[in-house]
Amino acid sequence: MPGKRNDKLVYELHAQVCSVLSNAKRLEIIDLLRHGERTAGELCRRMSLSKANVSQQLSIMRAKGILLARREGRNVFYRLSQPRMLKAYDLLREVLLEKLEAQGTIARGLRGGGTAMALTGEKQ
Amino acid sequence: MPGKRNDKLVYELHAQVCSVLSNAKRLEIIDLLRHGERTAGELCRRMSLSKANVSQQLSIMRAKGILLARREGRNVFYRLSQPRMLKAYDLLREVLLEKLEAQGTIARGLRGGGTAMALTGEKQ
DNA sequence: TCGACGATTGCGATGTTTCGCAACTCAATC
DNA sequence: GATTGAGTTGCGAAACATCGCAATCGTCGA
Repeated sequence: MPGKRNDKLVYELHAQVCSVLSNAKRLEIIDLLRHGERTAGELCRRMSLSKANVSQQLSIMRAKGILLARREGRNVFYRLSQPRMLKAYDLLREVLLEKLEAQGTIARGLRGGGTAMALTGEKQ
Repeated sequence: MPGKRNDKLVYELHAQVCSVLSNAKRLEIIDLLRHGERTAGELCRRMSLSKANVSQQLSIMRAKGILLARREGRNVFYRLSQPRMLKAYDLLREVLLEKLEAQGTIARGLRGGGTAMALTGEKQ
């Protein structure tokens, strides 16, 4: 039964989840948590980002229910609240890579040539 | 080989795709194109949105390579450029609905109660 | 209790997104 | 060629996101 009023709510919530995923740093965090917990500091070091910045990303993700946190001494361990979401993550990435492959973007991107952005079909 | 420089580029492109998906109207458009082409006007009518607004969303999606357009007379038909992406779309939605189910959000949302936003784990 | 370390928070500057409105293009019909 | 119907574009205001900096919290060890 399409067109239910309730649908709009679900689209809205779905969009909110996607908006968490619409940032490269947060995607990298998800990737780093793929196989289990990590502390905030560990994420900072692996991503070469400031504590503050990583902490901000983490708090956004926790607020949207994508991550769970657990304190142990001075460290805070983060983990994915729904590891099943990785399947969607990987699938989307696969589709993306397929398109890039078809367009030869990766090759160009690697050579430090154009911005490679345009090749995804983007305009600026 | 993790941590390659190239990874950052892929995270960035992945994030750009997700940013297209991070809007309820655009998600609804994708859903409406699930089974094939539709004209811009048809999308307007089904979504009860202005032409201008729908056209803006469509142009964003086309620019990012998610949609393809085809003119026929006065009408412009849109379709998904990679229907396979629906799998990722559906999977993410499934995971979302699972969480909502576990939290009883849908029931509350339907009754027009709280904003239901908080129930996704969101803060404001 | 103090210092140090891991992590979080508040704030402000800067950039990006959203959306209505009005103006416009493009193709068909009269 | 004027009109109409389908779509698109440009612009500006409001809302939102990003990120560095400095201040702060929480826990541990000396």
